[in-house]
Amino acid sequence: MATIKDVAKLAGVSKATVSRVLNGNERVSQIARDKVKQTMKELGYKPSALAQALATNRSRTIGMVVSDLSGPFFGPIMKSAEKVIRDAGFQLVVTNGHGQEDREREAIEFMTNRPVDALILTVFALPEEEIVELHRNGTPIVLLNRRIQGFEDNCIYLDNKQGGYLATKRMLELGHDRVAFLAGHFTHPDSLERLEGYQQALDEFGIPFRQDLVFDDDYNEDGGRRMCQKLLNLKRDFSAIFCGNDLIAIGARDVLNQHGKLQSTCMVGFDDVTFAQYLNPSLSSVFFPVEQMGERAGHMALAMAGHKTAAVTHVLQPRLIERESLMAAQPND
Amino acid sequence: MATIKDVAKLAGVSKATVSRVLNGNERVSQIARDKVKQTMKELGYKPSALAQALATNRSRTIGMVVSDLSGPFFGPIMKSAEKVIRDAGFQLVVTNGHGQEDREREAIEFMTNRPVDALILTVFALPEEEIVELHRNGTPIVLLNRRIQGFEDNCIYLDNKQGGYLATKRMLELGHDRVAFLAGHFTHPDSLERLEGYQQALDEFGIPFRQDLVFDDDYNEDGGRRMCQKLLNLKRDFSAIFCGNDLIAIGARDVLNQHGKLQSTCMVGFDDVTFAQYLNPSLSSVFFPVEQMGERAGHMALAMAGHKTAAVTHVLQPRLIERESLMAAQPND
DNA sequence: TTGTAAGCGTTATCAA
DNA sequence: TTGATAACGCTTACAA
Repeated sequence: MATIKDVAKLAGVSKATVSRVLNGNERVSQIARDKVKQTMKELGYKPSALAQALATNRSRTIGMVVSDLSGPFFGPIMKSAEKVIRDAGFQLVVTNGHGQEDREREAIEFMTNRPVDALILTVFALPEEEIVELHRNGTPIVLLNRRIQGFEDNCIYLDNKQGGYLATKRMLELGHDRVAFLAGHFTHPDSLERLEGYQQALDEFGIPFRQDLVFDDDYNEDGGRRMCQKLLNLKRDFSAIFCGNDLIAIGARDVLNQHGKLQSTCMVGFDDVTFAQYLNPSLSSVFFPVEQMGERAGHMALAMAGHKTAAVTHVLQPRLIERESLMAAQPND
Repeated sequence: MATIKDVAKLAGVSKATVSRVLNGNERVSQIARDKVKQTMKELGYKPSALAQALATNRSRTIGMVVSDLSGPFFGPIMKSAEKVIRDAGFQLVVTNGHGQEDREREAIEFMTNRPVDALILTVFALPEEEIVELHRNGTPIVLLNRRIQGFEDNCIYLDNKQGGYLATKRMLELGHDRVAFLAGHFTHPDSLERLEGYQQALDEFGIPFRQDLVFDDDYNEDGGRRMCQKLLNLKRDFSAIFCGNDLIAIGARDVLNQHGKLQSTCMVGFDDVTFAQYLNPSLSSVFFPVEQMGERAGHMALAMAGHKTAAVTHVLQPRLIERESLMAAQPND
């Protein structure tokens, strides 16, 4: 690999001059500039990002910690974030936090040792103080899907309450007055906010909230299966189900199907992951603007890393995607 | 951030000594070692991976280029690769090649400037020579889903022919003698290999190959829709369909469903992406061991980066996952 | 406009 | 067993 030294020598100038033409414009004579550019080409010279980082104390790298490197939710977020980050000439480095406190901490440490110019975090387990402190210690942070008091400027999250509201309201409009809610664990703030939306819709329609129609469990298929099973076992009367996310919906459908109730139950999921539309009947869902979130996160991180970018919104708005699962069933089946 | 200098000064030793205890064991007195470790803790000292990389010319970083940062196929590959890489104390850096030649080239350049100690590539568009040359020029390469003559030691790929064979054979066994094949583009070697397997199965059952039952198009839902539509328009007689991947299968199902033929058509997809099991009827598919591929790739890359690891296999074996889509239909419907 | 030289935080060579 | 000191490839005062 050719170094700056080689270029300088061959071009007959000093390293400083080469460095100058490298870093866009400074005061370099046209002759020198041309000569240097020319020799750079000849040698196939590429500056070492490493050496630059060490010298400038900026790595042009943005770190990202997600709870699951695979899966339909984080993929699109990563993808869109990577796009804006790479377009800015920065590099995105992603690592998996697995949603566990110690893994998350380790992942972050791993990144800060590199180091990164900014960090995009989706961590649920890590205590708030650590996050805020990290930021104060000089690693700029963008926090996704989590809101910390007094740290709102660094957070990007969905209006979960609105999501819960939209879903529930639509089902009520369709005449379903007994809407169950199979939520993710209520230890998770998102779940509670979605519950608030659910309640708000009920209030508006003058329908009393019934604790016995609400369950919480894991945010995945098994959680959905368990909750739906409970719902059926308890012989609760219901004609519609609002699910905390699409995976829960899938598990619940499984159980409903076994009981021959899949077609007759109105259902809305949450997130609108790609495969929701491919299910049969297709699953209605609260659309989570994941691409938008990734994009915003990228811009925000770049801004913090000193790269100028547009202003960002911190609260994203969901919207309801209506599909077969919403329309097929009749309230009084 | 505390540097090695700070530690040295406070501990009353030289930088060299600190560096020695840092890099595991060398000849350092117990007293010095303890003292240094102690002060490291006090100062919360973390070595700069950057400076280490510059000095050693090894970054402890593995790069990875995928064709799609989101999507059900690459997610699990990345996830499992990241696990083994991180467990070895290395960092995985992923970027998106978008399956386009120029983007792929750019992505690779981006990584080699960092630099990385090895590169895991899933690139379909980039010419073979460039890949091989890159390797020769000192960036060790692991190539996924692609086999280059004389470069096999660096490649990890699925036995696609076997996959095609298994799927087709099973359908033939079930009595379907008119099996259509909706493939990905035949410019893609994988598609051709799967076709070979398809033909082999036909041969074994003494069933003549019929060109008019074979189509190729994009490896996605739209491709599947188009091909299935053609198949129906041409009034070909068929009772089973083998699809080049699960996305094609989904598109085809869509069309079949519109024609009331979904339940009566035997179908097998390829890849066995997560949602295949959630479709209704659930989709049979040729299982692609993605986790295994990611793992192997990680190990291989680490080995090339000088980190000792176990030997790896280069050819992965598929297996058939039988679900409802295979059993529901009768050959003579 | 250009060059010299110090510095970024490490490792590594060579003496001591 | 230790410590100077020169690298690694680049940036950036400061001087010329």
